[in-house]
Amino acid sequence: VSRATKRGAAADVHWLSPQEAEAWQALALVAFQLAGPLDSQLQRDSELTLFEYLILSQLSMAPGRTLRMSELAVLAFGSLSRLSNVAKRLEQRGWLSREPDPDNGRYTRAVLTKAGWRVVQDAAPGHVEAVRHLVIEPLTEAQLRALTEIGKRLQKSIQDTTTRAPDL
Amino acid sequence: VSRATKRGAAADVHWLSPQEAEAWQALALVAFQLAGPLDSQLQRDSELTLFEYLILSQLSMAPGRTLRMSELAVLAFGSLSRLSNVAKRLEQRGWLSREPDPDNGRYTRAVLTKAGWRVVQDAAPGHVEAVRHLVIEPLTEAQLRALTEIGKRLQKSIQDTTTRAPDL
DNA sequence: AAAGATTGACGCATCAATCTTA
DNA sequence: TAAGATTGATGCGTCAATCTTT
Repeated sequence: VSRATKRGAAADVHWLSPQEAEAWQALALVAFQLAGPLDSQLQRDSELTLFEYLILSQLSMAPGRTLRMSELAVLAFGSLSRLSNVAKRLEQRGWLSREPDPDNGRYTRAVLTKAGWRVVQDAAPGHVEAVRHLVIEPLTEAQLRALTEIGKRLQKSIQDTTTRAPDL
Repeated sequence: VSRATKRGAAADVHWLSPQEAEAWQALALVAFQLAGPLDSQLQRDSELTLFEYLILSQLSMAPGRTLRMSELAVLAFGSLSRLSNVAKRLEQRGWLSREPDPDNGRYTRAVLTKAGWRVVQDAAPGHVEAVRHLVIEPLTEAQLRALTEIGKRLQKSIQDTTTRAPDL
């Protein structure tokens, strides 16, 4: 992609076709509106943000209920610094603890506490039900399969854009 | 959905099947990670947040470059109060102006200024290119068509959940 | 009474800078 | 020198309360 087109006049731009625009609009709706309802449900029923829930949930499924901070950040779809800030609060609430990895001191291991385990167990049913109602039930099996493949494709492009110094 | 299952024991819960979980994971990745790169691109190249861009962009396409605040909020995928807060800042930057609707005083009309128009024109090429690279190019035409239909289905469930007092 | 809109306080995300270990 | 992690300031989103117009 040349710099000329990047900041160029409108004539140079490869605008979206009607079909492309329609698909993007459909995806944007989902991408920008899906988190809201899930967040609300968790806030209301479990006093958790969606991000906090994802952190606790991932830990609860990990071997030894333990994960490195950097691994956990990826699994919870957040940055390491965001996780670090939230982990401090969760630690204060007594739901996780952090310790330096004994094998390699620059890693930090996040461990779900017993109290944290109970919190996830209690929150999970309502969250799963919300997910089922919001995204599983409205779609056919074929659409779910298509969605899985689409997600995998997009995962690559998003990963590439965020990892390598994003040039666009 | 009975209250019993909502806060019930784990045994009552309709957990996601492996296929459902895979589809949800794929969608979650997109839903939670797509905004970031688009926001970064706009911040870096145009000093705009994604939400600000969507506001200006929708206005630029509207007849008379004018929309009611409540209509604009829906088109930009945000709440009315969020829009109201951001509109104040955009007004201070001289990119939009607000006026009471002469026909019906409880509506407020947001109007894109000449300066605002120039800002969108300048930001649009880079944003479209980012969208194309992130979501259009990685997908086949069939996937784009499937995505459009999936988005429409989910739009309904999301709408229903956020409109009517969300019970889950 | 209800719809449209606004406000401001509070809480969280982001970003750059920093620190530590390897 | 680089990877992993943390920190704190700044800015924005959320939410409840409020105001106006119909």
